[in-house]
Amino acid sequence: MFSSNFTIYLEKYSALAEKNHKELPSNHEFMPHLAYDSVIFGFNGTQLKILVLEYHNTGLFALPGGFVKYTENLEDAVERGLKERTGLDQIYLEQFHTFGDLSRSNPETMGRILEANDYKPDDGHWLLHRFVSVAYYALINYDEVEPRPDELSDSISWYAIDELPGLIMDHGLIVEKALNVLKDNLEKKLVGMNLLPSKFTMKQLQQVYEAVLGEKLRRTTFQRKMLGLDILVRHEKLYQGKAHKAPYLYSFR
Amino acid sequence: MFSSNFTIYLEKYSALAEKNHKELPSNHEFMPHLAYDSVIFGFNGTQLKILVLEYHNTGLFALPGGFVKYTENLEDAVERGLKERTGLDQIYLEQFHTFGDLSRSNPETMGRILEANDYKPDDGHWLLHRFVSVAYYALINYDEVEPRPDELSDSISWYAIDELPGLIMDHGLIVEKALNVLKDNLEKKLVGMNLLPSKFTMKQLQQVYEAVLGEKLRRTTFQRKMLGLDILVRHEKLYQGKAHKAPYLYSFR
DNA sequence: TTTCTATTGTCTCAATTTGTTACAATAATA
DNA sequence: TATTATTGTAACAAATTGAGACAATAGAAA
Repeated sequence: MFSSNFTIYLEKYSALAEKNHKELPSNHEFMPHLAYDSVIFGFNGTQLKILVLEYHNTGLFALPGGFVKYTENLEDAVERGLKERTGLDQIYLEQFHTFGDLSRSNPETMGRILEANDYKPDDGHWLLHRFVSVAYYALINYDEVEPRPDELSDSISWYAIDELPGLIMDHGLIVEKALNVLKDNLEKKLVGMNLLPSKFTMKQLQQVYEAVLGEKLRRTTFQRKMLGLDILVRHEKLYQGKAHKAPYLYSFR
Repeated sequence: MFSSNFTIYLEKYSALAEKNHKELPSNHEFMPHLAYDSVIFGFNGTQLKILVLEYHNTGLFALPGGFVKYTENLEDAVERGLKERTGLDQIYLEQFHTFGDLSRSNPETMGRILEANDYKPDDGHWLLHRFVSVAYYALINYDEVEPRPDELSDSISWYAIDELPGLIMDHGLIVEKALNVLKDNLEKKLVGMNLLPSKFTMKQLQQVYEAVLGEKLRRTTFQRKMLGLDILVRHEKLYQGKAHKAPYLYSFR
């Protein structure tokens, strides 16, 4: 939690506030104790990556997240946050777990992030309270996104899932669980469809599967299985300028 | 949501309160806007059932649920509620979804339940606010449980999943989702183990599978597959006094 | 132009898993 | 002792998956 919407919200407020002790959002708009975090997956052609943000002046890394308005559905809040972060609408989104341990909330970390950005929260401020966080994963087309660094408090960029920096609080655990659920859903949901451009080669599709599962697959078996599922449409060949047979392009039908 | 802990909590309070307008719990102990609901599965030998409670004087049926204390983990709150309802400790419990739509909260229904029990909540009382609910399913041994009817506001009893009464708010949807997730988890988790007594026949195990999946399975294939999984230990035969070969008893190892 | 190389699409046969039928063993009953 | 319903397992067929082989081919090298 604690980013995306939140930072944008802070930005709005800080414009109205004085320089050296900016004003924090009150809890009139957002539900207290409730947050969401999103694990945003993308595939760069080789590696499975997720979007991670870094809070300014802290060296702290976190998942993009935010809060839920009193007047919006939980899922709409998450979509709003994703739109703000990625510019994309109609993102494939799946809720996978809600994290509600007492130990996951850490006022010290929150305070450090706020103070590094010149906010001076009261001791009892709602942002320093306990939060239960509903976690979602999103699948997006890596090439269509220009992640938006936030001039106020953080930058955001892609990290390969096996080269993640240490994340604050329980965010490492959240990523781990997201990846496990993604693996489980690989066969039954449209994971490949949402991580690839609309037309792709069989090899690219296989690479997505291999990146998610973390293991190599047999080429001929994979191809036979995919074609047998009757979910692919074959298009023209893709001439890549390589000295070998050109692969067909496919799309999901 | 809205039962179990809740009713027990009300009971505690009402003992201190006057007869004709009882006192409602304040929000000092529980986190606002956050609830849990539990779908408690049991197997009676033939049918898959769940525990449903009925609010007194309303004809309203609901899932057992409750609220989360500021000082306890989310999961501990659910376990506490289950213990109070079933008397059982160490229950197999799995979180499966969090329901956060605005439309799921219904102050009229809540008000009706409270007033039918002689509580007079203020219009802005926290119990009438919006709630986001984290849903869990539990698997228990049908025979070990004596569901505890609550003398204050509700009774609780088993209903076959295909003979459920209409449930309040989105509780029907919650049950539907629980059942879908249970089906998905049937192979990979210890569903059979937790719905059966420690020793059981192959036929009983098959009946659990059939009840969860909602379809008949082939006896010989089922038996071969289960034995092949290498998760069962064979024990003595069970003589049921029937005029045919006695089946072996098995347990999970 | 011809040869060479890496990759792709498909085929074949073996190995494994699953579907289906058959049948012997057996616990109580008639 | 024969009968009946159910259980455990074997046997074979059908379907799926594993593994290797091979021809087609797009460009590079000779």
